[in-house]
Amino acid sequence: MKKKDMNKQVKIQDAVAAIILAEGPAGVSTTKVAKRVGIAQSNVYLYFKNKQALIDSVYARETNRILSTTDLDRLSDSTIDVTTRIRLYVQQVYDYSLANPDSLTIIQQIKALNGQGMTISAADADPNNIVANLLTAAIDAKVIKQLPVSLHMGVVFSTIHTHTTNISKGRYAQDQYTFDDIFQMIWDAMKQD
Amino acid sequence: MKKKDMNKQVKIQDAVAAIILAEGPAGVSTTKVAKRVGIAQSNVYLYFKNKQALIDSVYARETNRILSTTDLDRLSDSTIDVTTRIRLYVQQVYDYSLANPDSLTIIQQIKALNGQGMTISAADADPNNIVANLLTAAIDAKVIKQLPVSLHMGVVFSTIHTHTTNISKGRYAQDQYTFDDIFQMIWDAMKQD
Amino acid sequence: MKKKDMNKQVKIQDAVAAIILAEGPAGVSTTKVAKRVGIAQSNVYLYFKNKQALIDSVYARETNRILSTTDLDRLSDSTIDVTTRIRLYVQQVYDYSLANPDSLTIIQQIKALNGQGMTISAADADPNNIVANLLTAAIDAKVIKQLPVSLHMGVVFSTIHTHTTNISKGRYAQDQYTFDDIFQMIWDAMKQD
Amino acid sequence: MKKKDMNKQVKIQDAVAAIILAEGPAGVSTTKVAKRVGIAQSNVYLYFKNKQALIDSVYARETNRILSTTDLDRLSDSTIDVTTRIRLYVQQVYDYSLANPDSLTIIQQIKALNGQGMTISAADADPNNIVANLLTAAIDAKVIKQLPVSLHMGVVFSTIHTHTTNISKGRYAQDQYTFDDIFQMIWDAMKQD
DNA sequence: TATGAATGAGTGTTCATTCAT
DNA sequence: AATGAATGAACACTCATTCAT
Repeated sequence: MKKKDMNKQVKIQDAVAAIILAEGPAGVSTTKVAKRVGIAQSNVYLYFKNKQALIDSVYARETNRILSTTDLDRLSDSTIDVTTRIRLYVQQVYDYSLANPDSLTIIQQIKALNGQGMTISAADADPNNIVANLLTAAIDAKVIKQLPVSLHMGVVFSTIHTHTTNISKGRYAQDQYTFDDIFQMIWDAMKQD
Repeated sequence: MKKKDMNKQVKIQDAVAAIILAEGPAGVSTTKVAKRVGIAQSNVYLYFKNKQALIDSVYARETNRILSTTDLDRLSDSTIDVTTRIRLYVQQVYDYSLANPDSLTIIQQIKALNGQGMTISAADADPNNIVANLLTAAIDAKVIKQLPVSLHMGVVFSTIHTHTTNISKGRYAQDQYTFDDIFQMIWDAMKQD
Repeated sequence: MKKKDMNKQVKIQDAVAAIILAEGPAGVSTTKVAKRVGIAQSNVYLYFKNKQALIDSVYARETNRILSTTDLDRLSDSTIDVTTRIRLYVQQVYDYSLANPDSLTIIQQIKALNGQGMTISAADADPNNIVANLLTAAIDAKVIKQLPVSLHMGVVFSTIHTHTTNISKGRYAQDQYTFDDIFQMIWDAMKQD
Repeated sequence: MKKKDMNKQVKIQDAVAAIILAEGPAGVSTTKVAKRVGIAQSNVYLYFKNKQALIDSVYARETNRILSTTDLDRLSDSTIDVTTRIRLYVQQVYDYSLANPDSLTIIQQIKALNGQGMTISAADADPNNIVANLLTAAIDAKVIKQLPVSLHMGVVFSTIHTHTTNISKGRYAQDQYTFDDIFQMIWDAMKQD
């Protein structure tokens, strides 16, 4: 009960996220969600067309959260050096992931749930995606390797997710590795030469 | 259809794998599995104690497949240079993953399904694990970065998985990138200096 | 068909009771219960948490029925002679059992179903139990035999149950034996000297 | 493994009895029985036509056990006083029940399982029944009350069963009450005047 | 906006029984 | 005499979804 003004829609999404983290994505049911929120089961359908729409909305919410904590303007500011912008991007994902260690997990879980079918705003498929554009530009400028954008993004996502999951599961302390340690690995993977 | 001598047990596991790939892990039900194999639903329980045991067995089968195509002797042969052995390991995972593009996906899906709890033969937790030992040795020898083994393994797994998934989904042709291209990225991420 | 105002909960309990009488307690299944009531099987779970809760509720209902037709105040009224009160108690059980010949059967069946474990409000285990108190007092006053309360209650229960079952199965007519005939047997068994 | 020569048929019946005592009559399944005996499930059908036949045979076995430890000759020996013979009968049931505290429980459980339908060799329905004859004679001779035989038998059965169950459940020690104590209650219930 | 009642399809699992070997 | 494989029916229970109020 952090926020008082939280509306039901958000509470429902929170419940879904909590269940995904606690029981995996297969554990999500309207029954459990409603129970957690403290509303009638049928009430879920007032806010979401059906279960899929609910889960999609949680997915969208989490991905948008990352974007909203991201300084998109600077990422697309071509007056800034590409390398700097990439580092900035990684830093932002890193900071976000440390602050919200479950967020990436939720995203990944929902992706897994939907099997092959899901491509909701998949990074390099979305032409509007600023990050994809940034990386494509970096590839063209031969700053990073001549490899698919998805590989570059995968390294960023995977490394940070593994790292923050390790921390949140207590496998090691947060201060045992600095951002620079982690970034070094990511950047070495990406950079050309 | 080379499945002639296949016994039911294997057919059932195949059906599970196929469903996981088609619908995600949450789509697996004994009903669907049985229908796919062409047996009565209750028959599944002749071969597997319960659904979890079935899924676990599929998970184990896929992980063992990798191991069985892996030359463990050479990976643990200390007369061979550590760097060479790591390259050998990556090459083996790469070859396997290209030949069995779904295998890593299945493994990842089952992991996701089981939520937080799963650590079945988790790489750096298993003291007997040869790869973990190899990487640990490489870390000690300062050949690869002073980072958790899980980060190193994550880069290998994630990069190869993303790459072979891209290929099997037709996002680009297999010959568009060589093993060396992919290995370069992985090795740059891992190696010290 | 006097069941007009009956709500579903009660209808379901009635169905369970009817099945127990017709097929024994092992014959109770949610499917059969629902079919008898004319609702969907899943509907049973709207009214009862699970099957055990349903059966327990039927048990509780039958035992409460006896209590509610019993004049507890007089049974515990110490201004009344103990012997009189015991006779009153037996009379009440007798009247109830004649009016509801299946009730004791249901109670006994459910007890049997649950195996050894059941002691729900078991007579001489429940300190609040008024009848147990009455009998204990009678034992202390040497009015009835120096034997366990459960033996005294067993004679009452068993004799009346056998008798009313005989009647309801048409083995003999109700007026063939008076209450006094039956009570004589019970009281002879119980009384001291 | 008391007896070495025990044949399977008997072992299977033993398993059924054990399950009834442990889980109640509803817990009996061919699967569990076979597992307990250490044979294949289908093997049960080599010895018993079906499950009902198996359970009936256990019922018959237990009732026959009582009879076989009973000195039927003396019970029907008309040179012996009726009162003496009844006491003898009660004593025999008592001894048997103390030695085999589960036997009466099993009989009662199986009766309950089958619901209304069961009348397998019900005491006073069986014209050959020696005990019924004895009691009928006693009624005619006005030695015991002018009440249905089933009431007389019920008092015997119920009182002894309650008593021995109390003992085997540790509610009190066996030597706390003598046979005479118990018999007194039973005989007072039965005897005329 | 909110609810509770309702339902049919689905879940995993166990069962009694049969049959070829 | 014994088995393992097979099956269809049943089981308790959960689900997503709808609808009248």
